[in-house]
Amino acid sequence: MKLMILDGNSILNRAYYGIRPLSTRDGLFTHAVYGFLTTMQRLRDEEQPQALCVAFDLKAPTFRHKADEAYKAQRKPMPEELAMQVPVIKQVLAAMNIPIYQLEGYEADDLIGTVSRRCEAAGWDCVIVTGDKDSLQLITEHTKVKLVSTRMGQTTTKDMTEAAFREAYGFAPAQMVDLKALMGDTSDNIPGVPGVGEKTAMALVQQYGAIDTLYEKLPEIDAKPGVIKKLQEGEKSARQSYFLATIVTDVPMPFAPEDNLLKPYQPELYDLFLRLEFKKLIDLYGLMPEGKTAAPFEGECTMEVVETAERAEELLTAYEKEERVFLLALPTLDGVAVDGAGQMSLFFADRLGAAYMPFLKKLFGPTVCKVSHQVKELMGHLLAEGLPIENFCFDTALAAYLLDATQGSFALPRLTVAYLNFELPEEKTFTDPDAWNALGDTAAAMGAFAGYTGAVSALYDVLAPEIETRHVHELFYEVEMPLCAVLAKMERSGFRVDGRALSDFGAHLSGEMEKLEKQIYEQAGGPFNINSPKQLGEVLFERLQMPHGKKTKTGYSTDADVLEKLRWEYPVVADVLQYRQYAKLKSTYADGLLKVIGPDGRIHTSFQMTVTATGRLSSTEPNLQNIPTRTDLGSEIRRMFVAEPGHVLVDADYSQIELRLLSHIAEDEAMQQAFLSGDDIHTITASQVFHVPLTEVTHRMRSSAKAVNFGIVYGISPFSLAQDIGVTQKEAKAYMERYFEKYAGVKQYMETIVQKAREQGYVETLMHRRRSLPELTSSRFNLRSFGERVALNMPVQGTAADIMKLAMVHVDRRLTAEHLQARLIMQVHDELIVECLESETEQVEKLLTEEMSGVVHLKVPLPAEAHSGRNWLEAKG
DNA sequence: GTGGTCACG
DNA sequence: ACGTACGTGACCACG
Repeated sequence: MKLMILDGNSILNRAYYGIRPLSTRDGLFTHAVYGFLTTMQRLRDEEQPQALCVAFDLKAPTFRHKADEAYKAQRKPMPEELAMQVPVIKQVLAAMNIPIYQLEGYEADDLIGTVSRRCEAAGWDCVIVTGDKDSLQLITEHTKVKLVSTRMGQTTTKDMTEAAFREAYGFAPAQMVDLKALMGDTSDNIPGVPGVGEKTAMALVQQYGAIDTLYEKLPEIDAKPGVIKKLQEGEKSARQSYFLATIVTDVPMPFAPEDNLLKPYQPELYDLFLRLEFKKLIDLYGLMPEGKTAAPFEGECTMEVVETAERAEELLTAYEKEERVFLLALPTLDGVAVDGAGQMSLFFADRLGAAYMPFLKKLFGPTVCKVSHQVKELMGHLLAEGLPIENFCFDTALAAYLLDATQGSFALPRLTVAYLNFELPEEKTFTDPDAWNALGDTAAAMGAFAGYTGAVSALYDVLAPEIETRHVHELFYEVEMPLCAVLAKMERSGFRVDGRALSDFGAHLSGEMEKLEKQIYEQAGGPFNINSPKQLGEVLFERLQMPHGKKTKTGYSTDADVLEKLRWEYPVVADVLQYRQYAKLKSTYADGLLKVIGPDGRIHTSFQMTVTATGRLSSTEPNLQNIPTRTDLGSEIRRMFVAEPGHVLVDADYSQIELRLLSHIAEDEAMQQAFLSGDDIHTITASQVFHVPLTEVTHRMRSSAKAVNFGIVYGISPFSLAQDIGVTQKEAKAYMERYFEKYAGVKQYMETIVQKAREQGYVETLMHRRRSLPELTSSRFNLRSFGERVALNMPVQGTAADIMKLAMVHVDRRLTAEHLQARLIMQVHDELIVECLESETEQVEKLLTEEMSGVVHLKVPLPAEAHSGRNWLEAKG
């Protein structure tokens, strides 16, 4: 029989520092608990013990910080975010029926020592799990220690058996105590013998074993006279240390190994995990809600599969009278579930036959007000079938995103767990096409389909009031919801691409790459994979002995920053940089884009509305928001994005929208004045920072000022600014100080916004889009600093996103109102692209700049500039 | 699946 | 002593 005992504080502590912070929606940090549970699960799988328990230090007023291994002198107090997780893990263990041992006046080590000895006495094997090497003294024939260590986020364990210990230390486990008695341990306040360190102590214990023996033979032992003297003087301390280092193995406590046999979990565990949002663990442990396995609304309403055109008509009429209905459609659009008119109704193409499409046409027309989930995606499917996309009044995914953008996933099952405390079946139960044919479980598919639709309705009840109380009504109903249709149309339109030119460009790149490859191999003294950072690092920094700069977790850094510094001294590096540029252009753009040109000769990106933490859109499959522009060669790619014959592209972008917003939000009058003057902002900044007249600002000065302007928005440090513009850190610091003298409002803002964020726990945009910032309370410097920079940046970047989204809605409306054939086809954060007839060019340019700059009224102008051309490069102006 | 790199605003 | 700018997505190598 085998019992495993965990050092609770030690494992929790390691999980806390080893895993990136996670927190629930209501701000409870959970990563240590999560890490503890996954570690425990792994160890159980590995060891297969019949019994399991956990020991805790009872008061545990202090914790050893990771870094204390090097600086053992002080113990840091337990950070708040860890302290709050201690009661939680105990609650979880209780629900798992895993016994906890803790006793006033004893450390976990002592309890573990006692448990291991009692196990041995009962003829059991014992496995101790801890990160603390102190426990190694407990190793015997029947007790082994699994040492847990976390390196670079990866938790590894090392099995220390009696043999492994001897191998590593060269003496018996019990003599760990003798070792400690000599060398001491500052983290445990064990003095040891002053002047005797690890090396000396190891040698002495290896040779003489116990300190008793050592002191018996002291005068004639084989050691330097100095060491002997220190040992003589330190004998008292050594004896005392021996006592201190000895783990107690006879704590008076009730314990029998068989009390710790594994038992089934309590039903509460499910609720507990729900509250902690441990979805994965729920699946892993196969947990089910107590007494129920399905959504609570089931059974409250009747479900009907609509079979006739008449019945469909009847329901439609009823839907028109409803304030709103809740619906989901299968991705194929072959079926729709509607929660409305007091029941759940399912409509299928193969049941309704010819009546199905007319039904959809009415359902998705203006007379029925619809609530759904991921409305933009549904609209895409509807547009593909030529169906209307009108009167969608609420999207549950979008609403949840608006309330907390940092959630990660806004899939329905995730939201029901977070907001409603219930679990939905797997989505594929009804979205997998096989679910509906003879291969699938049709009844389960219907249940899941209805369940998901019911979830939309239940979520609406929770989310809609929140939208009001959080004051994001306008942002939601006037911006995000109308934007769904705009984006769905843009995705469907796509962007015409000259495939021929793209493929020629790719071929040209291939040729250049081959030449460079040859040259590089010659200079490197042999072929290797230039695309592998690992191999490249070895070649440059080992074989060719170049001085290496930064290091990454896995080896030498070979990024452009590092290589740029070497390029003049080592020609091969210049070739590598060139090769990298070509390789990027070829794989990501030339080849990558060719693969996704549709049969219509156009590329259809997807815009993601619920991804970024700031409110921006993102673009995927392919990403059209990162098409090259900064280099001449790269911007050739833009030449291949073209208008239809007879059409042109009109490209309009905001000028310095973020900096203008900063001046508005920070209420910095000097900066506002700069924008009101209409002169170039970077030149003005340079003139003010460098104390020279506008006319004497050099190119260099302007470009440094520009870097500061940008950096400020990101919460820059002098270090990074120095890196960026190539001056010393001291100079960079001086620039920033002068900048803050001139723009005192900005400085003030940077301080107050962080302060406010700390108090509120979040920051927000002008339209009240919010980002919560649990990072600000972290005890970790890095994480906290990150939070502070985000607090500065998000209101600026996020407000720019709000403004652009509103502008898009207005532009789209006006294009329709003015009966233009023009259509929006692309957005790149501060830039919009419209494709229109040549004859419409002027009207569209005017419309775009008017709508974009007129969408809000700030204390500074918000100009937009438009240009047109046959391709994207030309249209950029 | 993760990390390194690099494309954009 | 620490680590060093915000927000994204795609591709490649490698375990």
